[in-house]
Amino acid sequence: MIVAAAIAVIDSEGIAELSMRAVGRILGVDPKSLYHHIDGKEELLDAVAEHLLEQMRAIEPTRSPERDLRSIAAEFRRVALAHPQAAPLVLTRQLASVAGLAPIEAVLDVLRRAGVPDRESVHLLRTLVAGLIGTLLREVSASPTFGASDLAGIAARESALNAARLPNIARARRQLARYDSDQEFDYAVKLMVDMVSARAKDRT
Amino acid sequence: MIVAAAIAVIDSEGIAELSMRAVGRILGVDPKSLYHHIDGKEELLDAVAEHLLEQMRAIEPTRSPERDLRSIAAEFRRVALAHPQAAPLVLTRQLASVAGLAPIEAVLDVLRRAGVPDRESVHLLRTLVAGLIGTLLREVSASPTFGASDLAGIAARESALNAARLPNIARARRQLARYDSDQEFDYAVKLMVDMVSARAKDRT
DNA sequence: ACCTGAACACCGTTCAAGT
DNA sequence: ACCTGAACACCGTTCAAGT
Repeated sequence: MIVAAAIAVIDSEGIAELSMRAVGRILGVDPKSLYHHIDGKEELLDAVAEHLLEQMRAIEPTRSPERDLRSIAAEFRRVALAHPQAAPLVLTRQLASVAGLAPIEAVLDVLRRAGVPDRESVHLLRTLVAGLIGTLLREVSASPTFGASDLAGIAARESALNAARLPNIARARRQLARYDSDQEFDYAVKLMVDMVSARAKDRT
Repeated sequence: MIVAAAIAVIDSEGIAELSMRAVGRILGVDPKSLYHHIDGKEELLDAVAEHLLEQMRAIEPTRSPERDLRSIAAEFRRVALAHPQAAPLVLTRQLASVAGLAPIEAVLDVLRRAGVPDRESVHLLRTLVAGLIGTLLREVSASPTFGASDLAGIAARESALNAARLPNIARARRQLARYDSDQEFDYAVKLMVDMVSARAKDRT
């Protein structure tokens, strides 16, 4: 209830506008009453992140570890972007709960089936997760440094990049000025999954 | 001056305690006076991130693109962790300035020397940067999910992981419970750099 | 050009008193 | 068990009036 109200505030006003008072307003309740049900704002933010992560569905394992890892990545992205304004919460809050562990369990399962030893698999897992989080954080903050996706933005960005007078940036300005989220995500995931599976094969 | 005061506040009190009033207090000035020199709190946060990023030193290129990329990664980490409490700013703020572009220029330069075509190099750059940012964000938030580094923390974490009753997590609990920042960073960077350079060689 | 008192519209949170 | 008035110690920011 409180978590749902918090998500409603985030969806409509943005995460910066989330306050105990705003949540109380939505529920038609005195904000102080919330403290009878939740410990404070920090707890509320964790609860929101956890609730969103719980939406992750298990993937059905196939014969292909690469395909499975890509499916997990896609599902993680789906959940993280389901409420774009809340995504930084899902991506940066450190959760000790089972919800936070589910995707980790899923990746470890794929790696074990692929024959990666535990010690190696935790390192690979961490590298993969870091890459996913970095990629998704960039995606939700619509980073100017990493390129716009609308035409006017692309043009503006391109000339700004030229103005910096850095030769390699000038050379690559067309590519730097645009950012296609789906395409970039697929590229990064493919690269990282291939890297992980090359490692897995090394150890077999 | 204002930026230096803001960094002093962040270093001693943490980023959550940074306020216009706290900066004014350090400078012995009315917080409202700050608005004559800076546009507001958001601008101040950008200015702090930018000032910290400016500390990046150029690396001297060698014959080895792999070594150069690792040097750039190490330098980025040094700068990001120079003020650990300010790291999230450096890692998540989107900067349009030249300071933000310097590391990008450096990576592109290495990739160009290695013979990677522009279109490919921007994708590789983005994947690499995302992996670095994800890795460093985890490092500074001392993520419980990703393991502690002190002995008591490791033991506590290990039994918590066991309690989750997820078989693969239980199997890998020893590796999951500990997190050695230096080692994890080196592992992730080596993996990502090798992945990038394998791509580079494909295209030559 | 710079500073600031008064002021506005907010925050998170505690606690004693109420039902 | 739950709610809330009064209260505290904060925020960012504007603007008119001062030097």
